[in-house]
Amino acid sequence: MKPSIFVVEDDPDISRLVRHHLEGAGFVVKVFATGNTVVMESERQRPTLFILDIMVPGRDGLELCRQIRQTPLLASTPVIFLTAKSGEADRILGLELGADDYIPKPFSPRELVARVKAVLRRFERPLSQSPLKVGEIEIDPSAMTLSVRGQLVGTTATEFRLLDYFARHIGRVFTRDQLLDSVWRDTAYVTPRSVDVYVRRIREKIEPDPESPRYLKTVRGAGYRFEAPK
Amino acid sequence: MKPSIFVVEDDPDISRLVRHHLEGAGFVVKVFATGNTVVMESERQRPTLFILDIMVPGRDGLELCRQIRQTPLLASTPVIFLTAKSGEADRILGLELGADDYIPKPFSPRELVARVKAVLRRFERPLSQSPLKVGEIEIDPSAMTLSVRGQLVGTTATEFRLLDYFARHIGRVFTRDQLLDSVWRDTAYVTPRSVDVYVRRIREKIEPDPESPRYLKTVRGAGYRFEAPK
DNA sequence: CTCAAATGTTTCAATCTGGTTACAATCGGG
DNA sequence: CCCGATTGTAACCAGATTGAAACATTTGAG
Repeated sequence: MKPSIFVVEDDPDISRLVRHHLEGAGFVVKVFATGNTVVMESERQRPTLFILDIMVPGRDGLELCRQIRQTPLLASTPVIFLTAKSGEADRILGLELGADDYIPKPFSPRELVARVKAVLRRFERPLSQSPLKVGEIEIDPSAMTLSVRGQLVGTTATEFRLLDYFARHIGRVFTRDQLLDSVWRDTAYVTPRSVDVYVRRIREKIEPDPESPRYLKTVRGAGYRFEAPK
Repeated sequence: MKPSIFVVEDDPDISRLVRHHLEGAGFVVKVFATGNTVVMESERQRPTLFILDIMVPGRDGLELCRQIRQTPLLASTPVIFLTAKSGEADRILGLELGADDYIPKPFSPRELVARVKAVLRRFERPLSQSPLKVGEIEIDPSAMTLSVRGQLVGTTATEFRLLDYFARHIGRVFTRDQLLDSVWRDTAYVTPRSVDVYVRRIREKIEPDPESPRYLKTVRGAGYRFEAPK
């Protein structure tokens, strides 16, 4: 799932610029020219991050930020300010607002993207880190390694994420769509049947006999389930 | 063990801001509104770093710094000042006080975190850091020398830091962004792909055959991992 | 037993990612 | 101030990965 960014900015030149570069970096961008409907929309759509111009008509950016912070659903969403004069920075900082960064105008596209990414990285729930052992399978996320019966086995990034997800939810059945939601980065145009292909690839790597799987079982009509063999 | 930071700052708006962002960056933060109990507490808890507002009631920040410097247990703990006027900077840094950096208000969260990290990096016992041997590679940080198969090999500063970082975290996968965060000096906006270039330069120096690396492995879709060859 | 639905398997084009090189900008010593 | 070293970027290329499609096989309801 691509991160989505809500941008509140009245100057169309700037918002166009911001949108263009953030989209180029793989984000989904939604621009609001005024602050009026932002909070309402946000509660429904839950953006990953806000970028607010300090001065926007309809509602002051600072006020908007405060409102975001006071809305339970949005309180923990990171906020980045766009500021024109550095003098304004005082106000931001003086006013406790809990913005996570600010970007002074004018800014370079690269700086914009880098800062957004940096803030998101801070907020990203870190991936599972502890190594995991199931049967004869060992998964070490921090090294991104997989051992099967003592042998190191290479995996692609997607294979690894999917296997790790399964192994951390032993015994639970997941539909293909659930797996796409939780494991795939950008689910937009992925067919559920692609999961089948990855299940096959994983089975080839972990199952002694891929034809009769002992770990990654098919649950006909539902999806797949990962089991610890007896 | 997370580094712990003692912040002496009477303005609650600012101290909240500082705490929030430093905690977000993975530090343990303790805030003091006055300088009165700081030294005593510090002798027991041994913070990794101090951040002092120049003007704090109860005890002047400068005075506090001087006291820290004269306390044997704390003398080598880095100190960063928060200053309002940039004019004060010279005095703090240059003269008697032995502060290690200052952050002029207003500051951006990013700058705050970047400076703290930079100072900590400088203080990471650069001298006592032990030489390191991995396979046929020997790294001596105190001399900044690299030997490969008994031969001294020249490196640039950045190459050396990156290699050293890898060699001290054997087996772990690092994304390009993580490497930029931990190894690069100024938190400027460097393209993640620059890491690739340095990896190549390091490989040329340490790998018998840079085409099929035995130490510095690529982890497709994730980043790089340094291994001790078997 | 039959058949439709579900899943397995293989293939392959498009896309993505990393490798590599060349080079411009910057730094630092003399 | 100049020059070589270092740093970081851009551009291009090769190869790996991804995911859809096509076809095969299995399952189980009736």
